[in-house]
Amino acid sequence: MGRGKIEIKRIENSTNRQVTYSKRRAGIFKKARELSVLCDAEVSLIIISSTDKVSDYITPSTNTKKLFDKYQEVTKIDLWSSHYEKLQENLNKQKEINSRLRREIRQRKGEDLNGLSYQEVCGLEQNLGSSLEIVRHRKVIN
Amino acid sequence: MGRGKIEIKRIENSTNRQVTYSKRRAGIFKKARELSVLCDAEVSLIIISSTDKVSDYITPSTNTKKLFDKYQEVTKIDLWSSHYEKLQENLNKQKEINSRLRREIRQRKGEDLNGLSYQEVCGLEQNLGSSLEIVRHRKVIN
DNA sequence: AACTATTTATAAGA
DNA sequence: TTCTTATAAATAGTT
Repeated sequence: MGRGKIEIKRIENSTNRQVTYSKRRAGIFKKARELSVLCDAEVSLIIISSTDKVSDYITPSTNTKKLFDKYQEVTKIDLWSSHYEKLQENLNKQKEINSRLRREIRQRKGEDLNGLSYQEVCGLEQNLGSSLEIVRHRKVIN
Repeated sequence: MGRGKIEIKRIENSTNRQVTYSKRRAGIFKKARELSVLCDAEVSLIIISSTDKVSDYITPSTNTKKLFDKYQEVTKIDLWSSHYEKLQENLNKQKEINSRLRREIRQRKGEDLNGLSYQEVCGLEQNLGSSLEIVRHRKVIN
Protein backbone atom coordinates (compact mmCIF):
# COMPACT_ATOMS: atom_id res chain seq x y z
CA MET A 1 0.00 0.00 0.00
CA GLY A 2 2.07 2.95 1.05
CA ARG A 3 5.77 3.14 1.70
CA GLY A 4 6.61 -0.39 2.71
CA LYS A 5 4.06 -3.11 3.20
CA ILE A 6 2.31 -3.49 6.54
CA GLU A 7 1.24 -6.48 8.58
CA ILE A 8 -2.41 -6.91 9.30
CA LYS A 9 -2.46 -6.60 13.07
CA ARG A 10 -3.79 -4.05 15.51
CA ILE A 11 -2.06 -0.68 15.17
CA GLU A 12 -0.90 0.07 18.68
CA ASN A 13 -0.20 3.78 18.25
CA SER A 14 -3.58 5.35 18.74
CA THR A 15 -3.01 8.36 16.49
CA ASN A 16 -1.91 6.18 13.62
CA ARG A 17 -4.81 3.86 14.28
CA GLN A 18 -7.26 6.74 14.10
CA VAL A 19 -5.74 8.05 10.85
CA THR A 20 -5.73 4.65 9.24
CA TYR A 21 -9.30 4.14 10.40
CA SER A 22 -10.47 7.30 8.65
CA LYS A 23 -8.68 6.52 5.43
CA ARG A 24 -9.70 2.89 5.22
CA ARG A 25 -13.25 3.58 6.28
CA ALA A 26 -13.58 6.00 3.38
CA GLY A 27 -12.02 3.39 1.12
CA ILE A 28 -14.31 0.55 2.09
CA PHE A 29 -17.43 2.69 1.85
CA LYS A 30 -16.39 3.63 -1.64
CA LYS A 31 -15.92 -0.06 -2.46
CA ALA A 32 -19.31 -0.86 -1.02
CA ARG A 33 -20.99 1.79 -3.13
CA GLU A 34 -19.17 0.66 -6.25
CA LEU A 35 -20.01 -2.99 -5.75
CA SER A 36 -23.61 -2.13 -5.18
CA VAL A 37 -23.88 -0.07 -8.36
CA LEU A 38 -21.66 -2.07 -10.71
CA CYS A 39 -23.06 -5.48 -9.83
CA ASP A 40 -26.58 -4.60 -8.81
CA ALA A 41 -26.03 -6.11 -5.37
CA GLU A 42 -27.53 -5.18 -2.02
CA VAL A 43 -24.86 -4.19 0.42
CA SER A 44 -25.06 -3.39 4.11
CA LEU A 45 -21.89 -2.20 5.78
CA ILE A 46 -21.84 -1.19 9.42
CA ILE A 47 -18.66 -0.07 11.11
CA ILE A 48 -18.34 0.69 14.80
CA SER A 49 -15.07 2.36 15.74
CA SER A 50 -13.15 1.47 18.88
CA THR A 51 -14.65 4.64 20.34
CA ASP A 52 -18.14 3.31 19.58
CA LYS A 53 -19.03 5.66 16.76
CA VAL A 54 -21.23 4.02 14.16
CA SER A 55 -21.04 4.56 10.41
CA ASP A 56 -23.04 2.70 7.86
CA TYR A 57 -23.75 2.28 4.21
CA ILE A 58 -26.76 0.60 2.75
CA THR A 59 -27.68 0.15 -0.90
CA PRO A 60 -30.17 2.93 -1.62
CA SER A 61 -32.84 0.68 -3.09
CA THR A 62 -33.32 -1.18 0.18
CA ASN A 63 -33.32 -0.46 3.89
CA THR A 64 -31.61 -1.98 6.85
CA LYS A 65 -34.61 -3.81 8.16
CA LYS A 66 -35.53 -5.35 4.82
CA LEU A 67 -31.97 -6.43 4.26
CA PHE A 68 -31.68 -7.94 7.73
CA ASP A 69 -34.89 -9.86 7.18
CA LYS A 70 -33.51 -11.33 3.99
CA TYR A 71 -30.26 -12.07 5.75
CA GLN A 72 -32.04 -13.94 8.51
CA GLU A 73 -34.09 -15.90 6.05
CA VAL A 74 -31.04 -17.16 4.20
CA THR A 75 -28.55 -17.64 7.04
CA LYS A 76 -31.12 -19.13 9.40
CA ILE A 77 -29.40 -17.08 12.08
CA ASP A 78 -32.48 -16.25 14.04
CA LEU A 79 -31.60 -12.84 15.31
CA TRP A 80 -34.95 -12.38 16.91
CA SER A 81 -34.88 -15.58 18.85
CA SER A 82 -31.44 -15.03 20.30
CA HIS A 83 -32.61 -11.63 21.41
CA TYR A 84 -35.74 -13.14 22.83
CA GLU A 85 -33.81 -15.82 24.66
CA LYS A 86 -31.70 -13.37 26.55
CA LEU A 87 -34.74 -11.43 27.64
CA GLN A 88 -36.57 -14.60 28.51
CA GLU A 89 -33.62 -15.74 30.61
CA ASN A 90 -33.62 -12.43 32.41
CA LEU A 91 -37.34 -12.71 32.98
CA ASN A 92 -36.98 -16.20 34.45
CA LYS A 93 -34.25 -14.99 36.74
CA GLN A 94 -36.52 -12.21 38.01
CA LYS A 95 -39.35 -14.66 38.58
CA GLU A 96 -37.06 -16.93 40.56
CA ILE A 97 -35.90 -14.03 42.70
CA ASN A 98 -39.50 -13.04 43.26
CA SER A 99 -40.45 -16.50 44.41
CA ARG A 100 -37.56 -16.53 46.88
CA LEU A 101 -38.66 -13.16 48.20
CA ARG A 102 -42.25 -14.37 48.55
CA ARG A 103 -41.11 -17.40 50.48
CA GLU A 104 -39.10 -15.20 52.82
CA ILE A 105 -42.21 -13.08 53.43
CA ARG A 106 -44.37 -16.12 54.07
CA GLN A 107 -41.85 -17.38 56.59
CA ARG A 108 -41.76 -14.01 58.30
CA LYS A 109 -45.54 -14.42 58.61
CA GLY A 110 -45.10 -17.84 60.18
CA GLU A 111 -46.21 -19.74 57.08
CA ASP A 112 -44.29 -22.32 55.11
CA LEU A 113 -42.00 -23.24 57.98
CA ASN A 114 -41.75 -26.93 57.19
CA GLY A 115 -38.55 -26.53 55.22
CA LEU A 116 -36.75 -24.93 58.17
CA SER A 117 -34.54 -26.66 60.73
CA TYR A 118 -35.02 -26.06 64.43
CA GLN A 119 -32.06 -23.71 64.42
CA GLU A 120 -33.49 -21.74 61.53
CA VAL A 121 -36.80 -21.43 63.33
CA CYS A 122 -34.95 -20.13 66.37
CA GLY A 123 -33.13 -17.60 64.22
CA LEU A 124 -36.39 -16.48 62.67
CA GLU A 125 -37.94 -16.12 66.10
CA GLN A 126 -35.12 -13.89 67.28
CA ASN A 127 -35.20 -11.92 64.07
CA LEU A 128 -38.94 -11.33 64.36
CA GLY A 129 -38.53 -10.46 68.02
CA SER A 130 -36.02 -7.73 67.35
CA SER A 131 -38.01 -6.44 64.36
CA LEU A 132 -41.05 -6.19 66.59
CA GLU A 133 -39.07 -4.24 69.14
CA ILE A 134 -37.92 -1.80 66.47
CA VAL A 135 -41.46 -1.30 65.20
CA ARG A 136 -42.82 -0.83 68.73
CA HIS A 137 -40.19 1.75 69.40
CA ARG A 138 -41.07 3.55 66.19
CA LYS A 139 -44.74 3.53 67.15
CA VAL A 140 -43.94 5.15 70.47
CA ILE A 141 -41.82 7.96 69.07
CA ASN A 142 -44.34 8.63 66.31
CA MET B 1 -8.23 -0.51 -11.64
CA GLY B 2 -7.53 -2.64 -14.66
CA ARG B 3 -6.77 -1.76 -18.23
CA GLY B 4 -8.42 1.61 -18.65
CA LYS B 5 -10.57 3.25 -16.02
CA ILE B 6 -14.20 2.30 -15.68
CA GLU B 7 -17.32 4.26 -14.83
CA ILE B 8 -19.28 3.32 -11.77
CA LYS B 9 -22.58 2.22 -13.26
CA ARG B 10 -24.38 -1.08 -13.59
CA ILE B 11 -22.46 -3.54 -15.79
CA GLU B 12 -25.00 -4.60 -18.35
CA ASN B 13 -23.22 -7.70 -19.64
CA SER B 14 -24.23 -10.35 -17.17
CA THR B 15 -21.07 -12.44 -17.48
CA ASN B 16 -18.85 -9.46 -16.83
CA ARG B 17 -21.08 -8.41 -14.00
CA GLN B 18 -20.76 -11.82 -12.39
CA VAL B 19 -16.96 -11.83 -12.79
CA THR B 20 -16.61 -8.36 -11.39
CA TYR B 21 -18.92 -9.31 -8.54
CA SER B 22 -16.73 -12.23 -7.52
CA LYS B 23 -13.53 -10.26 -7.65
CA ARG B 24 -14.82 -7.19 -5.89
CA ARG B 25 -16.63 -9.20 -3.28
CA ALA B 26 -13.37 -10.90 -2.39
CA GLY B 27 -11.68 -7.50 -2.33
CA ILE B 28 -14.16 -5.83 -0.03
CA PHE B 29 -14.23 -8.75 2.40
CA LYS B 30 -10.48 -8.53 2.62
CA LYS B 31 -10.77 -4.79 3.32
CA ALA B 32 -13.38 -5.45 5.98
CA ARG B 33 -11.15 -7.97 7.72
CA GLU B 34 -8.18 -5.64 7.56
CA LEU B 35 -10.07 -2.65 8.90
CA SER B 36 -11.41 -4.71 11.74
CA VAL B 37 -7.99 -5.98 12.77
CA LEU B 38 -5.87 -2.91 12.13
CA CYS B 39 -8.18 -0.42 13.77
CA ASP B 40 -9.90 -2.56 16.35
CA ALA B 41 -13.29 -1.78 14.84
CA GLU B 42 -16.43 -3.87 14.67
CA VAL B 43 -17.47 -4.48 11.11
CA SER B 44 -20.54 -6.11 9.69
CA LEU B 45 -20.71 -6.55 5.94
CA ILE B 46 -23.62 -8.27 4.27
CA ILE B 47 -23.80 -8.62 0.51
CA ILE B 48 -26.75 -10.03 -1.37
CA SER B 49 -26.06 -10.69 -5.04
CA SER B 50 -28.53 -9.91 -7.80
CA THR B 51 -29.31 -13.65 -7.74
CA ASP B 52 -30.10 -13.42 -4.00
CA LYS B 53 -27.05 -15.24 -2.70
CA VAL B 54 -25.93 -13.90 0.67
CA SER B 55 -22.36 -13.50 1.85
CA ASP B 56 -21.33 -11.89 5.08
CA TYR B 57 -18.41 -10.92 7.22
CA ILE B 58 -18.53 -10.02 10.85
CA THR B 59 -15.68 -9.09 13.18
CA PRO B 60 -14.86 -12.30 15.08
CA SER B 61 -15.01 -10.74 18.54
CA THR B 62 -18.70 -9.90 18.17
CA ASN B 63 -21.76 -11.45 16.62
CA THR B 64 -24.41 -10.21 14.29
CA LYS B 65 -27.01 -9.70 16.94
CA LYS B 66 -24.78 -7.78 19.31
CA LEU B 67 -23.63 -5.56 16.51
CA PHE B 68 -27.18 -4.97 15.31
CA ASP B 69 -28.20 -4.06 18.84
CA LYS B 70 -25.50 -1.45 19.04
CA TYR B 71 -26.41 -0.20 15.60
CA GLN B 72 -30.02 0.08 16.61
CA GLU B 73 -29.14 1.96 19.74
CA VAL B 74 -27.27 4.61 17.81
CA THR B 75 -29.43 4.92 14.71
CA LYS B 76 -32.72 4.59 16.55
CA ILE B 77 -33.85 2.29 13.76
CA ASP B 78 -36.08 -0.04 15.64
CA LEU B 79 -35.39 -3.51 14.33
CA TRP B 80 -36.93 -5.69 16.98
CA SER B 81 -39.41 -3.85 19.10
CA SER B 82 -42.59 -5.32 17.69
CA HIS B 83 -41.29 -8.68 18.85
CA TYR B 84 -39.97 -7.90 22.27
CA GLU B 85 -42.13 -5.12 23.58
CA LYS B 86 -44.45 -7.45 25.44
CA LEU B 87 -41.63 -9.41 26.93
CA GLN B 88 -39.91 -6.24 27.99
CA GLU B 89 -43.11 -5.02 29.61
CA ASN B 90 -43.43 -8.26 31.49
CA LEU B 91 -39.85 -7.98 32.67
CA ASN B 92 -40.44 -4.47 33.94
CA LYS B 93 -43.52 -5.65 35.78
CA GLN B 94 -41.51 -8.42 37.46
CA LYS B 95 -38.85 -5.94 38.47
CA GLU B 96 -41.47 -3.71 40.00
CA ILE B 97 -42.94 -6.61 41.94
CA ASN B 98 -39.44 -7.50 43.01
CA SER B 99 -38.85 -4.07 44.44
CA ARG B 100 -42.21 -4.10 46.26
CA LEU B 101 -41.37 -7.46 47.83
CA ARG B 102 -37.98 -6.22 48.94
CA ARG B 103 -39.61 -3.21 50.55
CA GLU B 104 -42.08 -5.40 52.37
CA ILE B 105 -39.23 -7.51 53.74
CA ARG B 106 -37.32 -4.43 54.85
CA GLN B 107 -40.40 -3.18 56.65
CA ARG B 108 -40.92 -6.52 58.33
CA LYS B 109 -37.36 -6.10 59.57
CA GLY B 110 -38.19 -2.67 60.95
CA GLU B 111 -36.32 -0.80 58.22
CA ASP B 112 -37.66 1.75 55.77
CA LEU B 113 -40.64 2.68 57.95
CA ASN B 114 -40.70 6.37 57.08
CA GLY B 115 -43.26 5.93 54.34
CA LEU B 116 -45.79 4.33 56.70
CA SER B 117 -48.63 6.07 58.51
CA TYR B 118 -49.20 5.53 62.21
CA GLN B 119 -52.02 3.14 61.44
CA GLU B 120 -49.84 1.17 59.11
CA VAL B 121 -47.13 0.90 61.75
CA CYS B 122 -49.75 -0.38 64.17
CA GLY B 123 -50.88 -2.95 61.63
CA LEU B 124 -47.32 -4.05 61.08
CA GLU B 125 -46.78 -4.36 64.80
CA GLN B 126 -49.81 -6.61 65.20
CA ASN B 127 -48.82 -8.60 62.18
CA LEU B 128 -45.31 -9.16 63.49
CA GLY B 129 -46.68 -9.97 66.87
CA SER B 130 -48.93 -12.72 65.60
CA SER B 131 -46.20 -14.02 63.30
CA LEU B 132 -43.91 -14.25 66.28
CA GLU B 133 -46.55 -16.19 68.20
CA ILE B 134 -46.90 -18.65 65.36
CA VAL B 135 -43.16 -19.17 65.12
CA ARG B 136 -42.84 -19.60 68.90
CA HIS B 137 -45.56 -22.19 68.85
CA ARG B 138 -43.86 -24.01 66.03
CA LYS B 139 -40.61 -24.01 67.98
CA VAL B 140 -42.34 -25.59 70.96
CA ILE B 141 -44.00 -28.41 69.06
CA ASN B 142 -40.81 -29.18 67.13
C1' DA C 1 -4.80 18.09 5.32
C1' DA C 2 -1.58 17.20 1.17
C1' DC C 3 1.84 14.58 -0.97
C1' DT C 4 4.00 10.53 -3.01
C1' DA C 5 6.32 6.14 -3.16
C1' DT C 6 4.62 1.74 -3.06
C1' DT C 7 1.54 -1.76 -2.56
C1' DT C 8 -2.89 -3.56 -3.73
C1' DA C 9 -6.95 -4.22 -6.43
C1' DT C 10 -8.75 -5.38 -10.52
C1' DA C 11 -10.45 -5.05 -15.83
C1' DA C 12 -9.42 -7.08 -19.64
C1' DG C 13 -7.13 -10.55 -22.11
C1' DA C 14 -5.53 -15.36 -22.65
C1' DT D 1 -13.25 -20.60 -14.65
C1' DT D 2 -8.44 -19.49 -13.44
C1' DC D 3 -4.10 -17.03 -14.51
C1' DT D 4 -1.74 -13.18 -16.17
C1' DT D 5 -0.71 -8.51 -16.60
C1' DA D 6 -1.25 -3.66 -17.49
C1' DT D 7 -3.08 -0.06 -15.18
C1' DA D 8 -5.98 2.29 -11.84
C1' DA D 9 -6.79 2.89 -7.07
C1' DA D 10 -5.71 2.76 -2.26
C1' DT D 11 -2.97 3.99 1.22
C1' DA D 12 1.38 4.18 4.83
C1' DG D 13 4.59 7.09 5.87
C1' DT D 14 5.99 11.75 5.40
C1' DT D 15 5.72 16.80 5.29
